[in-house]
Amino acid sequence: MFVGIDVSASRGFDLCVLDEKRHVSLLLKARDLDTLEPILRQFPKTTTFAVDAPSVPSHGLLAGKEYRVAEHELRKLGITLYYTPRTETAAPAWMREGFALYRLLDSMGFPIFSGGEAGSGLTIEVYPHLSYVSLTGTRRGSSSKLEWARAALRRPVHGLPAVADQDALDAACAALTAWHFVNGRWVAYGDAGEGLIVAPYPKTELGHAEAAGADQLSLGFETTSAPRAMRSPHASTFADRVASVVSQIPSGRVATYGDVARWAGKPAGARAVGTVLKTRQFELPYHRVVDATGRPPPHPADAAAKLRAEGVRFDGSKVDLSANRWHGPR
DNA sequence: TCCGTGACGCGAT
DNA sequence: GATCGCGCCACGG
Repeated sequence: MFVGIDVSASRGFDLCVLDEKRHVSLLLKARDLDTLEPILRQFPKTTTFAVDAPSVPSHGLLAGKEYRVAEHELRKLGITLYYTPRTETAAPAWMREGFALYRLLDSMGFPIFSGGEAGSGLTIEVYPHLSYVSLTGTRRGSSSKLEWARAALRRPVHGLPAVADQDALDAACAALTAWHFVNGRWVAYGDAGEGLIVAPYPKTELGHAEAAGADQLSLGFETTSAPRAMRSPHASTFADRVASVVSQIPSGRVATYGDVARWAGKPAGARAVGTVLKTRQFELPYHRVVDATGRPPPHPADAAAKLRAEGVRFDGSKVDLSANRWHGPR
């Protein structure tokens, strides 16, 4: 059996089970890990799990970089993805949930795959966006992500409900990647000691690369051979993730530019957060983003007054960070 | 492209 | 504390 699990920031876990013939035999959502655990315990020892979340914090193997080798390799291939920090405490809430899930699976006898012999009874880390690219051999193009994912799974996965949402599709994609892994049709990116990201081997007969030619991609191990850069025009951008994070800061709480940068996946991008907030005109509670010393932002002009009205405590002209700091997206 | 800019963070002074 | 220098990274000319 092949179990894919999608870990989402705010929507809990999505789980999809595929049988040997890649037919969906179970598709469900679980609010939290406590809800998920009894379900996980029912799977036989030969089950293979695939989790859409980083398996371990970065080991800092890249000089001057925080994130992992796997993430670096994929970015060189034009695949944008999250940045995993060096420590678990610096990670956003959804990543911490993911780490806890890997630990739980390990304690149940499904250790993380870290190179060597592929096979059942393991847990692999996957990244559905990468798997979709591998499966189709194309970048997303102009269709929505939902349509792109649905199209990529149509042939290889049987019995997927038409109403399946993005999280469910990603869980199914993860399970399908586990199937590829066990059946010898896979590649892995990253450093074996620091966490490998597994994807279906590109251009298999399951892939059915529809759009041959211009959009054809080469995704292999040869990351030094400078493969053609591929940029998805509608991928989740840093600016979008910043907007998402800032929109979630509750009234009466504040976050620093650095906090927002971390939770948007770029721990060193604090300054860029300022650039984004200045440049892009989102409907956002800008006044709740303060600098690392607690100084309210220059815009809106009445930021401090707004914060006081929300009950935020001040120490002189600066926010008392220890009393009012928000601790990240659920 | 490349390069200057800035609603940042951090360690040094 | 305040300020400075430097690294960081998205934007825009």
